Amino acid sequence: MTFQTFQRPAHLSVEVARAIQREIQGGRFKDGERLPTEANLSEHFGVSRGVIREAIVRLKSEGLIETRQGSGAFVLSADGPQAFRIDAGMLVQSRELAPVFELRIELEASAAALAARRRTKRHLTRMRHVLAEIGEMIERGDWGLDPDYGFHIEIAEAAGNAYLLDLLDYVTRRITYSIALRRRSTPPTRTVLRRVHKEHEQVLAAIADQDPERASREIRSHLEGAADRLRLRFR
Amino acid sequence: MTFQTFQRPAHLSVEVARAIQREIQGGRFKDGERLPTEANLSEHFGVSRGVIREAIVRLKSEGLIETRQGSGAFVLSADGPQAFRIDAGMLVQSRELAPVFELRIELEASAAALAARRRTKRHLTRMRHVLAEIGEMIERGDWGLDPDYGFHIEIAEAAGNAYLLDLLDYVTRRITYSIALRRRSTPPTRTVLRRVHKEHEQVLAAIADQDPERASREIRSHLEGAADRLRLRFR
DNA sequence: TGATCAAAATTTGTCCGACAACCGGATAAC
DNA sequence: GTTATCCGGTTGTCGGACAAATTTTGATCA
Repeated sequence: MTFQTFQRPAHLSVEVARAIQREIQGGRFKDGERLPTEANLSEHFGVSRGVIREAIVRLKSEGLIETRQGSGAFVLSADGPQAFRIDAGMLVQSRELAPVFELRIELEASAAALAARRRTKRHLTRMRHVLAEIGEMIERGDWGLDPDYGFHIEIAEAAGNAYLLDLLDYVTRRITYSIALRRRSTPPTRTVLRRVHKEHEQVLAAIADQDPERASREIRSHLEGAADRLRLRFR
Repeated sequence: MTFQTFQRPAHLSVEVARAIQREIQGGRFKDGERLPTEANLSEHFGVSRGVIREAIVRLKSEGLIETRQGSGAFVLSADGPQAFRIDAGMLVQSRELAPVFELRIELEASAAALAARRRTKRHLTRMRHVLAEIGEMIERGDWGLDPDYGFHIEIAEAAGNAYLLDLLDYVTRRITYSIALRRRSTPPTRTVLRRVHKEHEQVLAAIADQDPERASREIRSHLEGAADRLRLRFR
């Protein structure tokens, strides 16, 4: 006897997402058009509403659709770029890396200025804590991962703008990724690390004093030093 | 467990996804390591399990983690997302639009300052030309598309940083798109347009004088006026 | 002791029902 | 004519429950 073998899809939400995506790309739904409601889709596919929602989240994070609470889910119009993207592969030449680093400097300066205005005591203690940890790591001679990372994230956090935080995180990651791709760069000496640490403390002091101008000035000179060590040249 | 908590619930699953992503990229979870269970995360963040699941779906579709039924969620790679994306659907609510607009202000201010340093005569003539065209359109009462757009692009062009230009273009498009979706958007009166035009000219004058501070100050107040008309409130 | 297998505990996947937040249009009030 | 309010519809969030898959535990036996 030969039973017909059928496989239940590995994950329902994935299957549903695929099905909807096919419908969209097949032209069944045009740009800007509204998709059926979650209840309709749930009934149509014979799955629970939760599964439909997870499928929609997938499509959203891929930039195919967007949802508006109380209104519905809509196919994203395809005019203009759907995302801001930095091709990390191109950044191995410092000619290309320089403008990205410059962008980072601008973003960090903005974040520092905003942080100086909005930081709470809680932010300050967090930043002091991170800085203390970095200091200990330097003296122990143990720097596994980029010690800057946590501190700079804390600043962006204190700035209180989630999009700026996301963006800064993204840009910084592209930079460090491309630096890791370059030929083995020389690890920084302890002397350099101590100076960097001092600069961090001055940034923190400016933020603690709620002095936006000084905060952005300090972090600018800090990052321009880093750019120098990478032999980057701005115009 | 050391996840930081967030205070302002914009969209919970997005916030949770952000928070988990930071923990991963901050190095608190290594490649292949298991994340806390959904029940634990639910309790820690104080949200329902459904929200946690949607956040995890987001991270899965970004390729950051994978889940195995009966076992848990595991970190795939800590490289982070490949692009920076703004979900335009959520921006329909003004409280989500405000931080994006704030980001735009910061970027424009940076662009203006850089443009003041680097602009050539050619840039100036182009900008004057665009401004003159806008002026004519205003007096003719013919404003088909956002008259700001071209001028602001010219500034970013003069700043001489292709990535900043791309980013500013992307952010601005997201904003105008989401504004077009709102219903209460009344077309500006000619009086307002004339004032806006005056502000543009002051920005241009500062750039012509190669005064970075003034240029960024002028464009800041210009954009803050626009934010006011949109009834946006920053903190 | 060591290996094997079955049951129990754990964890993700799915379902259901309910309510809150919000949008869009229609209606009422000024 | 403009503004305010209401109402049906839709997405967002919650809580509980069970199914499916995995991991751990424990008992049994060679």
